Amino acid sequence: MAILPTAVSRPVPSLEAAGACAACAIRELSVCSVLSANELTRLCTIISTVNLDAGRTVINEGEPAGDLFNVVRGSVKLYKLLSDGRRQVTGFLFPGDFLGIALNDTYAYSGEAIEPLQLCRFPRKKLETLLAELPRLERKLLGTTAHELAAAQDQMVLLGRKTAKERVASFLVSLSERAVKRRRPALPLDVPMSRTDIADFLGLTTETVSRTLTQLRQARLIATSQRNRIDILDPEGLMELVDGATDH
Amino acid sequence: MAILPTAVSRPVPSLEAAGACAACAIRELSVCSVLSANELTRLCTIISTVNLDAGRTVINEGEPAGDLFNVVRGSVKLYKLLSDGRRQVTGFLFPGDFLGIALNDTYAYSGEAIEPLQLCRFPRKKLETLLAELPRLERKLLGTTAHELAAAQDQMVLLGRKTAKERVASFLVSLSERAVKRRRPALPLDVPMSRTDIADFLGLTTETVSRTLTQLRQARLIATSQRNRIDILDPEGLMELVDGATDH
DNA sequence: CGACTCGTTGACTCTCTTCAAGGATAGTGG
DNA sequence: CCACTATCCTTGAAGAGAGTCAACGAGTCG
Repeated sequence: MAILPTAVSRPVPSLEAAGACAACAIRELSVCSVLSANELTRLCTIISTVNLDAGRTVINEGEPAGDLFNVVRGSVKLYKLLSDGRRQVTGFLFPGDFLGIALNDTYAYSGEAIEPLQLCRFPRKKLETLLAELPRLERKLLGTTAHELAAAQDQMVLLGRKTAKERVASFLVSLSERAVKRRRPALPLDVPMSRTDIADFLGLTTETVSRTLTQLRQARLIATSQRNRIDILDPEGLMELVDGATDH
Repeated sequence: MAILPTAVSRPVPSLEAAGACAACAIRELSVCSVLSANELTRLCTIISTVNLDAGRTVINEGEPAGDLFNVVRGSVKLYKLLSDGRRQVTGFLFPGDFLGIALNDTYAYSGEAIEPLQLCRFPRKKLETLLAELPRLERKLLGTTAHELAAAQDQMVLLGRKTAKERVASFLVSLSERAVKRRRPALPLDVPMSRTDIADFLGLTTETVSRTLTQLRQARLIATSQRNRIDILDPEGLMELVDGATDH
């Protein structure tokens, strides 16, 4: 955690006391993990659940930032557009990830469901009020934001200085690490996003992504058994392509 | 500001009461701007001033994050390295900017003085303690971090999707905007960093940066009167290159 | 003055893009 | 169950934008 890396002590929550939030499958992965049972109960009063089909927009760059969200199920791509349509995907979100922190009153980027999506919605005004009374949550948000910033800086290194092969390898390793953090099976790796999304995330074209995956397959580093699944056959070999200095 | 865009009310500081911090020339530009006179006095007890020559290292990626800093005078480049020496500059800091927020106990990137540098140093442990008692400061740090994150996302768009000409134009416009925010003369634009630094920031080579500046000069968009100075002759023309609507 | 660094320019190379086509996959409706 | 279609993915050939290698000029410092 950012300025305060020391662990934030959290009272053990008694599940019965916290309503729907107590049963939340991704609570321990989310910002809510720092809350006590009592605090969780309070937070629980302002939230609502949202379900979206794949391809639906969650938030839109430039529009008023009325809500913030926790991803409960599914995945989201975040992106920014240039006026001529060029797109840069700035990140992917998975269950437990937080969405919607805005600098001013408008969203700074767009978000779209990749798979069928379940979200936990926090009305911003209500969350702001509550935040003043939940310093642990505010501190956790600072940590989350600092974490996102660090990830963004790693991505700058990737976009500014890495080759296509290094970018694709970095992407696969990073997906794999996130799957582990979410306690999901790391193999076969779940790759819900399209080649276009991956290309727009890595600053490449779909063709280059496809060709590079073929290269990695021919080098026996990966295998593609089924659609949206990639097997990492040689994690160390892939890691070597990621190149040193970036830590995860 | 991030979750709480509404202005944070701040008692008018009485300059006499706050010691050295009260006379700080960049206080209003920095995170300290949210503090009352009393709070400023408290913060003042833990800080010290550091002076560094150009080229000296402020922080080093991977080393224990013992201190945080405010830039008082001069400028800093932040960067990350790949193991083979490739470098990505992730940002430049100017007076008022804050430096050193770390995810864990080590710095996530390196920082080096571009010009002779004056810093205000906060020992991290002491700042952490104080932070618990200064919620306004903590909230301000969240805002600062969210702002850096937004800048990082803009940079991702630049690195992933913009042409060399658009990158250089974006860089100049961004420098100009920051000069205005710091109440400094926007013309001629002060460009303290080397071509190598600019190239490593924009994901290009020094040669490409140089050639692109020549292009912009030949197009009468800019003029280079003296070293480390660039005149923007046609702000609108430059602006048009930033978002990629009409280029080439 | 000479050595050094930094910035500019030129010629050539190369990685990735662009343009084009074909193949795989999933969903739809008869 | 199988065409029919749309979309996604893959592969090939050609092209372009930026990189590499190299040389030179300008300013700086001992």
